[in-house]
Amino acid sequence: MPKAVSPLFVCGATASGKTAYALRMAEELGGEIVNGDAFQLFRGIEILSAAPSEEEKKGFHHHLFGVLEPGESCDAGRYFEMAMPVISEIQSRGKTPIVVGGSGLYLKFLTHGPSPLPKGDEKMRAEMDGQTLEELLAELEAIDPVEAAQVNRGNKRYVSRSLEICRLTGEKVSELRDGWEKKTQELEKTLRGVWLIRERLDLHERIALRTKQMLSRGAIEEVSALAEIYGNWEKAIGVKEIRRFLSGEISRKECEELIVFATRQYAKRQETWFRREKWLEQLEI
RNA sequence: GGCCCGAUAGCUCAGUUGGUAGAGCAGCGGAUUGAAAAUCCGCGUGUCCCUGGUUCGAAUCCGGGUCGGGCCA
Repeated sequence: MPKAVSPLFVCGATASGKTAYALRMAEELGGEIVNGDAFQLFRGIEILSAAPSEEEKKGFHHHLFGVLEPGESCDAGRYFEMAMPVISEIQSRGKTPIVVGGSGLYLKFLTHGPSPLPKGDEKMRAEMDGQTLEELLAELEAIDPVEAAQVNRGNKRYVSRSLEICRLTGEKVSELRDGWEKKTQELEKTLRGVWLIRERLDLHERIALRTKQMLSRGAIEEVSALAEIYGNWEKAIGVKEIRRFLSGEISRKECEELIVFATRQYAKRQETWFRREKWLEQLEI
């Protein structure tokens, strides 16, 4: 049995050129591409999510692109469940899995594994959405004061998540988390990946160009085609803005501008994330 | 040509009776293991158009310019 080739992770901000770089590496290493992007998983928003085109996919196997219905929900855990078998299957054929994407949390599940914490509970989340941040904090405070002190108290999502775990397990999150996450030092030595870094101004130009192309090449049509479908996909950058354009609230120019702003801000958050992943080899591009 | 209005942060603008200025957006930095292209936290970046004057002190009041917009010719 051939020794499994460890996957190569190709990370970077949106519009930094990951797709092109990954294709080159696929050529060089004899690899196959695995999607590492939370939104390119969905079918129907290929243009909006800047998924590789049919042309680009030609020549190399591409996995996990457009595999979810737009109405489906997904999370990092489900992505992990989907991606691991794909990766080992590629390895079993002696090829190199090249995981390409910008979704930090999703990639982190692949590189570091999921925590033993329970997954999200839709019903409970709906219930907590109806509660105020103060109520949630008070409850968390009562159950797990340690967690209440260290959680990001202004972020209702995070407070809810902490409380959700307490409610689901009947235990304290802070204790459940303790012990996990410490073993990363050794683990990270075995990881292989690059972070494509592009100068900010250059990146901004690429974002502006890509946004313009997206809008003229069908992103608007994608959004209007999915008008009746609710779900995870709606949080993609551009959906909100395109809907405002379609309703006549803003002009096309404003729509484009707002998408550019949102995309730049996203790119900045991605850079903040990858900066912390010290195991990534930084590659100025 | 005459009259009127405006000029303050990258943009749109606020600024009380004179005490060297602040909002939104943009931008920058950060957090982030099960919603993550999500969500949240922090940071004001300034020839207050120029110039002379009044005043202890001018973004603010007065004179003269410059530029932009409007009205009348």
